[in-house]
Amino acid sequence: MGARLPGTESEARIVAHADMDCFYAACERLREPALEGEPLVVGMGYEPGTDNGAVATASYEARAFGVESAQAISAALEHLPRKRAAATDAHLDIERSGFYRPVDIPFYESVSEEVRGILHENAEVVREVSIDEAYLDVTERTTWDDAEAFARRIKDRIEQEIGVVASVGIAPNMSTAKIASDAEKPDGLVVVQPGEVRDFLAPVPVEELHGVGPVTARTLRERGIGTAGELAGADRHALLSAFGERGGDLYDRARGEDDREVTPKGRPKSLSRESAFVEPTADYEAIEERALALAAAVTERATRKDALYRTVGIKVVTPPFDVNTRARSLSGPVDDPDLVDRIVRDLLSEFEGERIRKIGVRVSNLEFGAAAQSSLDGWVGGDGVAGGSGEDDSDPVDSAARRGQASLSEFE
DNA sequence: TCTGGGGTCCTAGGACCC
DNA sequence: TCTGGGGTCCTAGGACCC
Repeated sequence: MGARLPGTESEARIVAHADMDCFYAACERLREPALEGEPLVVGMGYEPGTDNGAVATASYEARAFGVESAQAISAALEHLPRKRAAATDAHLDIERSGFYRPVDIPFYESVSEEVRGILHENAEVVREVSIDEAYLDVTERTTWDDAEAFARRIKDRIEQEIGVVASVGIAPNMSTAKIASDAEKPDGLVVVQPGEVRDFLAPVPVEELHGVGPVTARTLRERGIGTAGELAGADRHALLSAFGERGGDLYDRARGEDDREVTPKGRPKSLSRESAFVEPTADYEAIEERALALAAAVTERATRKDALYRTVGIKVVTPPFDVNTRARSLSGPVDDPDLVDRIVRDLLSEFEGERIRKIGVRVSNLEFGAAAQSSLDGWVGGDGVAGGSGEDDSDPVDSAARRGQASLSEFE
């Protein structure tokens, strides 16, 4: 449902998807040019010299040795020892070694911002999906005849002015543009003209479709559906009953039908922090301490972003990899770190005595612009709990009266 | 894929209301 | 007292994305 008929406005739109190649690694090479051409692994939770953490990005040179995204650093090191180790250990081949660096998000963010500047100069609307990826509506900026040269100019500017490489795909809609940008990575540039969409998508393996993960891919393959072309020829109703609404979307996208508009990203819906223990532990004091540190980080971020939250939750991962979530909603949005502490402690107590491998804290049901609202009538005082949702909060006095009670009764 | 961190969306069941 | 149906909110879990 919702897909526009071919031949109508949807074909008039020109959508670009830009995706930086090995972005974290590219950023590291920017400030450390000696890493150019070398196998390079950027690790998350990695500290130099240790084997903690996981691979965030591996350069293509590193991938050639079997290093993969999300792999444990310890596993990556088996495929690709550190250059330093290889230089001093006669058993290791210096040619089969590489460099490891810890992630530095603030630096990558600064590079990303420069890239975004160029993207915004070239589109009416830009939707940033992540630090290294964005959709652009460029309908007003180019034509199908000029699309390739247009994309080339953007790529060239990013490379020359910033020094990182982007792959770009252009197509009549977002889902096809995304696959196009991926099709010839790295340094890819693929334009899919409106009349070519079905033929372009047909051979694409289902695993490469946005929204198809391991579970869906397996189910599809069990049904004899291995490519977008086969998905496009399947029975829509069968897909709907097997996968729910998602099934319908997948079917439409596989047929090149996607009428989503490119819109800016908007506010976050939740804020969270999580952290894994080096080893699963049942040391409750350590677990609680970690949880409270995460809570502090989350509330600090919420305050910085001017966000109030109405729901506080924890995530507890127990071996082998069981994810448990618990959450509690308040009657109104707050910015109250002490309250978050108490809720986190309370929710966590259920897991006392269990071995835990990972812990997370999350706030959701966010509302923004609190500062502006709060300054209206001395709203900032007390616990900061506003009136209940759906209630009339046009009367600050009444809301203030309610909110003092809200945060107390919430807990006792 | 022996598994890091920050997100989004969907679904199902229960509580509660009218 | 039993029966009906619709709507909304909340929690928990699952799948997926980068």
